[in-house]
Amino acid sequence: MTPSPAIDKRQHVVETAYSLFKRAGFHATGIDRIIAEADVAKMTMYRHFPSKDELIVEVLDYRARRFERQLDQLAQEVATPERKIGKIFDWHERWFGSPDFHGCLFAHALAEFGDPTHPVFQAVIRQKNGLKRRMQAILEAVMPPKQAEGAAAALLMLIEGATLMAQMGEADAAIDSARKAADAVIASARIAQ
Amino acid sequence: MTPSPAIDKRQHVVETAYSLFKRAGFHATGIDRIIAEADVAKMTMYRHFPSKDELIVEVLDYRARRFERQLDQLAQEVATPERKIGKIFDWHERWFGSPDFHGCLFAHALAEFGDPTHPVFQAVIRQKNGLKRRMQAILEAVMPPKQAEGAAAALLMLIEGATLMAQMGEADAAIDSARKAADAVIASARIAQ
DNA sequence: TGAATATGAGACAGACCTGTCTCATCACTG
DNA sequence: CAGTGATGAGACAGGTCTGTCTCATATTCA
Repeated sequence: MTPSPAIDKRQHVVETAYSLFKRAGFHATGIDRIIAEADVAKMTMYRHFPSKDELIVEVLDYRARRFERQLDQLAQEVATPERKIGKIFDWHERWFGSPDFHGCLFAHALAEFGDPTHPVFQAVIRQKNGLKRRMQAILEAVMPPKQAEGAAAALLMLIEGATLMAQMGEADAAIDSARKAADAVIASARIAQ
Repeated sequence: MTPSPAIDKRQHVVETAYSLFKRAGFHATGIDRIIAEADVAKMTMYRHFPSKDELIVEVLDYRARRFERQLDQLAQEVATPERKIGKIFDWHERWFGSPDFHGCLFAHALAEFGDPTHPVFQAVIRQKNGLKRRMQAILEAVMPPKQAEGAAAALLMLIEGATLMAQMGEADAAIDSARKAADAVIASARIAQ
């Protein structure tokens, strides 16, 4: 039915848009720039995505799927909840140190699309909930659901805050303090049951 | 020398721009929109601010000064470090619950101006450093500087993360978990000395 | 070969953007 | 009153934005 080149072009547009959105933001990145960088005709893009907003949602969902796949992979590699959470922090530490780290694309999307009813806003909610839910599931192995939920929320906040600090040029101090704080939070939640 | 009406107009533009930037973002808010809302001529604005970017910096610095004034006020009202930090969380709890809460303007600015050499980026750095420095100074009353710095970084991350969660509609859970995590972090840093 | 589909290239519309310029008007001060 | 500086109103330039449209050109499959 659908020829394979179509899928390739579509994905290529998504990935090109991702790297541009990441560097320059959403509003500041024009369609013309995206199609020029992707070396694709404007109509090719608009045939795959009805509007720029829907392209943005697709980019976010694509990155969220990729992130969750990596997260689930990491969780399988070690046994204890502490080490599973540690793996998540390891992942962020590598991310912060990568050459083209520009902060969290989802947080940036939230900054530019503040309307809660906007599809982009909701795509961000999905991603953050996905991360929180995964951490909560990990923690429920060693604490009651209520404590696990609170602790997962705290870990999520630490991660988001660390990502912000990392973007401000304090990557090393951020991940270090976040790790220590995460240990304290988990230990505290374990005792509180 | 300088007639008083000039200062009033200027400040009025800053405050109008603030409320628009907060709701719609920086790139999405045009000059025409700002001057229409402020009921001011375009030249009046451009006589006070050479460019939109400099207006943005002025808005951020204005809000940062206001925030730090409130912070210093709160710190004087109670005695112990724990209660001073608690006051900061109280402040954020009220903020999250205010009718036109739209997340952190500084974090949003970082999302839209990702270039570290950009004046807007640097204005954000100033504000976040100001908050962190204040919390660090508070904590140094009960722990060594090294521990205080790490704990202040963790508290800053919790606050930034909580602000993000609050914008996603989880204000109550966010402030609650952040408070518990902050207690755990401070207690842990106190023991570690 | 023929037909269907995907793509390329670019003109085009209509709106919006930042920033400049001119000229009239207002308010205050000496 | 005369003069000075701040402001209002809006035209204007030059650029960019999203999204639509047309027509020519592959590519693929029957």
